[in-house]
Amino acid sequence: MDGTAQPRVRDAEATQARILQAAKEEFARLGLAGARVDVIAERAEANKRMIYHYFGSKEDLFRHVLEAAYLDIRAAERALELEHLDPPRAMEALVRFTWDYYLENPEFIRLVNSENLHGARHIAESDRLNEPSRGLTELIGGILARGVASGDFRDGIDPVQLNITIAAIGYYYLTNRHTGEHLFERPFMTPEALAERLAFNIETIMRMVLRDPDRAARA
Amino acid sequence: MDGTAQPRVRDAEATQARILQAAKEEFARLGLAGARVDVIAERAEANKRMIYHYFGSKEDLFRHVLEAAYLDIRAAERALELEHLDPPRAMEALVRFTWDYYLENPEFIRLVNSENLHGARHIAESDRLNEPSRGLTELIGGILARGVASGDFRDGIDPVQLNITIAAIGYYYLTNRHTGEHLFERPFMTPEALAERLAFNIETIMRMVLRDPDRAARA
DNA sequence: TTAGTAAGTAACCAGTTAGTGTATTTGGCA
DNA sequence: TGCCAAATACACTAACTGGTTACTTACTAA
Repeated sequence: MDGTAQPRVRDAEATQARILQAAKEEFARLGLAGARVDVIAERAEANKRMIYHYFGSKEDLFRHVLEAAYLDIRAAERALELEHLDPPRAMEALVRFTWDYYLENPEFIRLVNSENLHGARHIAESDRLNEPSRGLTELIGGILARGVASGDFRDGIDPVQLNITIAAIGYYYLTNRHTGEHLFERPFMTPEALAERLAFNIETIMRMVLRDPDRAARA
Repeated sequence: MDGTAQPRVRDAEATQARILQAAKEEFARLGLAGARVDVIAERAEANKRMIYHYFGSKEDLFRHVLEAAYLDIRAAERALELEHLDPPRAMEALVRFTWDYYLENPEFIRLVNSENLHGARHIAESDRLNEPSRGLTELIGGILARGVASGDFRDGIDPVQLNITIAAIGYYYLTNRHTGEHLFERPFMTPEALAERLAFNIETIMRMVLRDPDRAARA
């Protein structure tokens, strides 16, 4: 392409990885219907034919991107080691992790939005995502149980509902920040705004689970 | 509209309304890029030409649909009369209203998702949505202030953050229910599941705002 | 060296899509 | 009644879009 004779390298894996990366960006940016296969090929510096060679169709490529995204967040969840923390600190760390993951992987929430727009039919068809991600729910359930045993937490909290809420209060803020900034006339993504939101989210969750929030707040 | 020989009526307003309704459904169903102008025209029982006559372009139609959706929820918010309720009951009623509105207007959250995918550029360009919707924030701020005065609520809670959280815990559950049902292997939309979620959401918010949640819970 | 195979490419195609030009119909009104 | 503008029907197009065909190029095993 350019003057300095870059010998075309034949590297199937690298090409697939470039295609996946470009596809992730494009699908996250414009959604499944809005993304263009030609643009993905161009940005991957690959020929469009390669996309069909490796991934079959646009929808299959989308499914592949989703699978990678879910496998990635699951790996990050597994890498969490909260067992050595006392229950309140573990819970706070979990809220912080969820928030940080969304912040550092902005494509993730946009892909999940797209998938839900389409009724989650791609992950439903996925073989690689067959076993459900009980990981995070079990993690939360474990922290809750430890917290009840230690006397820190209230009893009877549904780990799944709590899981959903922890995701919701971070996710919603970030996906809907554009309309939010317009409606509320305030910045959402400045460091101060982000810190404020994280603090609010931690407080929301801790007040939900702690037996005596006002005493524990000073610990 | 009824079966008996409908003579074609010359009713610009009705035609526009049918187009808007069909457009709302299609945009909500498939997003801005996924929706098809021909399908909208067909479902509106109007000629495609009329869409361009009345609304100019697909994007302008989308903007119009969004404007209508926002004006609608604002009207519903204004219709709320929570001043006569004591602060805890007013707050609970607000959480319930938000939840019910999302449930009864499923297009709303899908349209808002689409708009955020596009960086909120349509409502930013809108003249009809120029004045910000300070309504709900002021409403929440008012309830909070009354609650602080009555001794029911803690002081220092940011009405905007609380507003966002109230929306988030309902909105996220409903938009992400498809992936959620897959991931958590449980129904999200049965009457029982919905009632359980609403109860959880009310408890989350009440524990956040109440000075003494465990005492108040029995009131 | 060479035959076989996998990687990569360019041009193309058939169907779709947003958007238009224009003739025709309709209802209100003088 | 007859005029006219609003409303409507419909054929059309230019650009696009997912997917394919036919081909070249690089690597490797024998």
